Amino acid sequence: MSQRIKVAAALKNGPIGALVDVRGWVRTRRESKQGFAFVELNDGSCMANLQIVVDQSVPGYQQFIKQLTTGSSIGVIGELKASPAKGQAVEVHARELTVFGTADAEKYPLQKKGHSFEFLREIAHLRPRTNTFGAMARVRNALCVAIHEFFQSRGFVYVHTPIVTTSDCEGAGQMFQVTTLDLARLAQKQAELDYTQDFFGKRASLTVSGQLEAETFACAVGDCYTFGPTFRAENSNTTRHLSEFWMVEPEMPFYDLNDNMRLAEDFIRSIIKYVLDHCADDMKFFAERIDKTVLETAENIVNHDFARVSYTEAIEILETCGQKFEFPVQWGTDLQSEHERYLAEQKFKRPVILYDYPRAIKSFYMRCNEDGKTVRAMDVLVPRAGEIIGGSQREERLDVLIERMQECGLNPDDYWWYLDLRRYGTVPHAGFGLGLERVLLLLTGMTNIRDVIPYPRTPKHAEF
RNA sequence: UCCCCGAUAGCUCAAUCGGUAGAGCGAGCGGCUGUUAACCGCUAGGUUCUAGGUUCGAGUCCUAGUCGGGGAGCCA
Repeated sequence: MSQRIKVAAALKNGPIGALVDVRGWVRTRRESKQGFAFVELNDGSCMANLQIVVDQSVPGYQQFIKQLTTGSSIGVIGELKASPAKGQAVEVHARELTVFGTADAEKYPLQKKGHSFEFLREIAHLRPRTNTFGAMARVRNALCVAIHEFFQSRGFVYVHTPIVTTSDCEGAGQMFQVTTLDLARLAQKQAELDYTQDFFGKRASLTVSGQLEAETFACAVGDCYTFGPTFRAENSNTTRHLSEFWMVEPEMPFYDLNDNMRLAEDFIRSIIKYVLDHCADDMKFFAERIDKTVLETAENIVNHDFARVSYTEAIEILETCGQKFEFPVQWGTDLQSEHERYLAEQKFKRPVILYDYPRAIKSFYMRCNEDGKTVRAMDVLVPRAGEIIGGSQREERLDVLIERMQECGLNPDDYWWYLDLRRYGTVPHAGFGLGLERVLLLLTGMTNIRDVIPYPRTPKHAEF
């Protein structure tokens, strides 16, 4: 009787001498005219391939051996043995081999060679079969597990905030509209859109943040977090932006900004450590093939405190550092990419938390400081990926919040339910948003955010 | 959306001053080998992104467009 096992299991502590059943896709075949062949089998369970030794005595050898091209799928039943040659500890000596599906070597796009990421993006349905994207899938998975473990172990409640929203006013950028109206027909008629006839009876969009809804749960069940897809219809064409990305948003009652910063720091450190501990082979691959510094960077984050400076202090540092910037440094304006990069990559060489930003450049819901000029906002900046966290202590005072809404040109009536949190049992609270893909940039050393998500959505791109 | 760069074989790229289109890898075939990004030989493979223009002659120069990459802004 054969035992079906994954390649990862076979390589790790496979039962030497046992008859195993392994299935997957052929990476390469090295054929000998002497009547045997070596086949590298990969099933995605780990980075490494399992070497299959196929002798011509295996039934059907002459028929199947030429079909074992890169990309073909096979099942092998054979004995797991210690390998006599260098390069692998174990190998499988085939007794039976089944070809599930062939892959025409002249047409199959993935070759036995390196491909550019630009090319692989055009065949995103096949790129998970490559080393880089297989590793990415496993690291991304581990990171998501780490996120849940972190919060669950601290008693946070996982809350599903809505994807579709009718609060047209979340304020965090352009939104994708959701409609069942027949736009093509309405365009011909050139009629005014009547949203009362639309599916939800009013204008609806995809969420740009689950924060406001998360706050309602934080003010009920306590510490909680949302983790899901987020949509921004900005016309951003950069290596750091996606139209559809995944965001983690914890929200905690009775937290002030310092508690928030401490949690953010523990959180990042913890999830990175988890990936280092659980994806050693994949991380080693990124270190060897993508960016030599990734392990160093990750360990540096795990082992050192983040720098913390107020916005005002950061401005002083930038003004006096002697570095020449393309854009001027000035109190009251947002920091430019080059400024943030200087702070994280040159000045501190580790993650930096900036806090207490000018109120004029931040959102209405951030708590106003007593100085009247700043709000209790924070951004976590890291080398390479830039801003991976944005958060704040929330304004819990009803009158101040209403005033701020008006200052920001928003109509408080639209936020009646959000304001109710301040009307009934208001509490100080805080939270932040973490961009999952930006953590992956930081972790893996990949430089384009389109290569850390399975199917990237960016302006003009929603293939597959 | 703005700025810069690019598009040549399946992939990655080369082609001098404007003068008959090349390599490596991949693929096929053969050789060799307990091989392992194997190695050696041979073969096939091209509307040089599209449409105009300049020229005796355009991969190369000009104009427009399409697509791609990088940077900026917006942010996570």
